[in-house]
Amino acid sequence: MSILEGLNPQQLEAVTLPHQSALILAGAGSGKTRVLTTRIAWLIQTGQIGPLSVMAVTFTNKAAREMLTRISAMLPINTRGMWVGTFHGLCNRILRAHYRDAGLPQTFQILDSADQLAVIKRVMKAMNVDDEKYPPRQAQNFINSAKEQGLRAAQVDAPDDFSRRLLTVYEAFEAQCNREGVVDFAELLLRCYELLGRNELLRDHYRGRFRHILVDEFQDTNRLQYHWLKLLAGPNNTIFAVGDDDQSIYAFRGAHAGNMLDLERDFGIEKVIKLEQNYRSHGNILDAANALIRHNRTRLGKNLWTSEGGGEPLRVYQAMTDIEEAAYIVDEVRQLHNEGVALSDMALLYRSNAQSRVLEHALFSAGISYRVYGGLRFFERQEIKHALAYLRLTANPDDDGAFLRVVNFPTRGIGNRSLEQLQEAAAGRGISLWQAACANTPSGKAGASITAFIQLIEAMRKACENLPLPEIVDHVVATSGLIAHYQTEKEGADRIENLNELTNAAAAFVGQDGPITLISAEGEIRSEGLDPLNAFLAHAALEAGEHQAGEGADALQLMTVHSAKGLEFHTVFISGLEEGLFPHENSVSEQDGPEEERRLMYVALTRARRRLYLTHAQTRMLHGQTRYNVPSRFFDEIPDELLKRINTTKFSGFVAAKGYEAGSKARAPMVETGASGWRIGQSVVHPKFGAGVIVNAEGRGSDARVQVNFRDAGLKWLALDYAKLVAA
DNA sequence: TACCTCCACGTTTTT
DNA sequence: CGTGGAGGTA
Repeated sequence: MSILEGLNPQQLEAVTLPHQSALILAGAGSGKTRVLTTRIAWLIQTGQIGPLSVMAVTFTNKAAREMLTRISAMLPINTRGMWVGTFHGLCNRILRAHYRDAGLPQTFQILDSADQLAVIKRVMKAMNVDDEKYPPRQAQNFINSAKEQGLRAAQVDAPDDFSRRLLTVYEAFEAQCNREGVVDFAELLLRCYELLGRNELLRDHYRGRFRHILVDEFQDTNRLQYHWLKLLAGPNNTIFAVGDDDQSIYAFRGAHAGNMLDLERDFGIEKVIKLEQNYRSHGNILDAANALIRHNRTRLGKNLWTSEGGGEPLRVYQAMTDIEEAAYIVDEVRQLHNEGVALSDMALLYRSNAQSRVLEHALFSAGISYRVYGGLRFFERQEIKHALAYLRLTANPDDDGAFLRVVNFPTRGIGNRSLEQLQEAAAGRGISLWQAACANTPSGKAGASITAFIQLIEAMRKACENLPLPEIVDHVVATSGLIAHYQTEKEGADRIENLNELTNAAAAFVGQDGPITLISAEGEIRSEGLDPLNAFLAHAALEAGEHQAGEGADALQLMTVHSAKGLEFHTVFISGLEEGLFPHENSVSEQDGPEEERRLMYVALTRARRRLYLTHAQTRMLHGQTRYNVPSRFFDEIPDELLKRINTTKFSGFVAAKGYEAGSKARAPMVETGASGWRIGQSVVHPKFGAGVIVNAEGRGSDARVQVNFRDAGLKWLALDYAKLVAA
C-alpha cells in the first residue's frame, strides 16, 4: 500500500512538494504530524535522499518519539542515523561531538531551570546583589531572554541602572558556568549557533549532510531557534515548516509566530499550503472555534471544516459557585462514563493550576479516578536530583551545583561555616569548590569530613570505571548513603522506591544517540560513541520524564489548557470561563495579551472530538477571598445557535442582558456604605469603563470605595462619591 | 541541625 | 485558602 494513500489533495501537495522550502499552515486536527512524517518517508522511499540527509526538529521529546515511531511504521529502514529530536537534544548532540571547538569540557553537564536558578542565586550572593531589589527569577528571565535573542552579556543593551545590574549578574553567571563546565538550556542553543557560525568546516559539514530540515510546531520557535535553522539550512538546503499561528500560545516564553512570515520571506516561499480539513471534531465545535478566532486581527487566515455532521451543540453551564461547577462536571463525567465513554477520553481543562483543587476535591469525594498533569516529574524529584548530583560529580567534579547539593547530604558534619570558607577560597582563586577542597584541606574535624567526602566521590569514580551504566547508578546510589538516609525518614519509602527506579531508568536507557560524527581540525571525519554515563545525565536533564505514574489507568485527565495542546478527547470540559480567569486578568493589559488568550481558548475548543462543555461560576474562591466574576467574553464570540444553555440559574441584570434568563439578584452582603445600597455581585455601568460587576468594597460614608470588575477595563477601585456608577 | 512559625505570594511551561 | 521559603529558636 502506498504511503500516499488516503491523503487529501492539500496533504498530498505538501508531502510531494519538489525540492524547495515550504510553509504548511496546518490547522488543529488537520493531520500535520502525518504530513510531516509522510513527507520524510516519501523523500526516502522515492530515493531522492537517504535517511542520513534528514533532520527533523520538534519541541518535545514526546513529539520526536511519535515521529520516529510513525516513520518506522511506514518505512522498512533503520531510523538510527536520522536526526529526529528536540532543538535542545540536537544541539546537545552537536556540542558533544565538537566539545573542544565549542569550548566545553567533554563531560559538560546540563542545568535544568531549577539548577540554573540555583547558580544565579549563588552568583548573586557572592556579588552582594540585593535579592529583594533584584529577584533571582527576574535575573533568570533576563539572562534567558537575552540568550534567546542570541545576545551575550557584552551585546546586551542596558539603558538603566536596573538592567545594568542584571547585566553584571549575566556576566558573572556566564563566567561561573564556564568555570564549572555546565550549560543551561538556552546555552545549548546559543553555543551551538555560535559554533556553527564561526566554524566554517563544521558548518559546511552539517549543511552538506542535512539537505532537508523539517520543523514541527514552527509557530513556537523563538528568534534564536529560527536563526539556528537558517544557519543550518544555508543557501542550498530546504526547510519544511509546519505550524499554526492560531495555536501560538507560548509568546510569554519567547515564541515568535512572526517567524512564519520571516520564513516565507527569507526562503522565498511562494505558496503557503493550508491544511484546513479537520479530521477530529464535529462541525459545531469547529464552527465555534472558527467564529472565536475570527476576532483576532493578526492572523495568517484559515478556516477549519469537516466532512462530518454538525454533531451536538456546545453545552454551557453556569454555576453559582466554583463548588457547584465542580459538582456539575462530576455528574456529567459519571454519566458519560456510564454511557461508555472512557474516563481517559475525557479532559477537564482550566486556565491556571490553582483551579484544579476544587475540581480534584469533588472528583475525589465522588470516587472518580483522575490524573493531574503538571507538577513534579521523575528527574525533578529531590531524591533523584541528589542521586544525579553524585553521578555528576563523578563525571565532572567541577560542577559546584552538584557539589553543594550533596556535600552534606546525607549529613556528614560539613556545616555552613566550612562551606563558606570553601566558597571564599574557590571564588578568590577562580576555581571550583572541588578543586578548592582538594587544594587546601582545612585542618580539624571539618577538614577531615571534607576530605572524606572527596575520597568518597573518588572511590565511586574508580569503582565505576568499567561498569555498565545500570551498575554505575546502582553502585553510586548504594554508596552515597542516600538509601540509608531515607530509611530513617518517615516518608522515605517512596523515595527509596524512586531511587531503585532510577537504576531501571538507566537500564532502559541505551545510548539512543548512537555514534556521533567528529571532525578534527584537519577535516577528517571519524565516529565516536558518547560515554554512557554522560549520555544518561544529559538525557535526565533534557527529558525530565513522566509527570506521574499511573498513565495506563483509565482516569479523567486534568490539565491546563497549555498542556492540552496537541491532545484530543471525546469530551472536553473547559471550566472557569470567567473574565479575569480566562481570559486571565494579567493578560488583558498586555501587548497581544487578549489575542493570545483567545488563541488559548481556540486550542481548548479544538481538543474536543464530540462533546464540549463550557462552564463558569458566578462566585469563586481565589486567594482566600470570594470573587464575583462576569462570564468570559468568549461566550459572546461564539454564535448563540451553537450553544445550548443547560441551566437557567437566576442571574442579575448584566448576565441577563447577555441572553440568560433575568431573575433575582445574587444574595450578597450589602456594601457597608450607609444608604448607598450597592451590593457585592451587583452589575453596574460606568460612563467610561462600561459594564462590570462589583466584587469588593471598603470604607464607609464619603470614603466608601468599591472594586468593580469591568468587562473591558478590568479591575478598578472607584470612590462611590465621585464615580458615576449606575445599576445595570 | 531540625523543626516550627510566620510571611508573602498566587498565569501559562518545555527544554 | 494553601503553599513554599526564610528565619528564628530549642
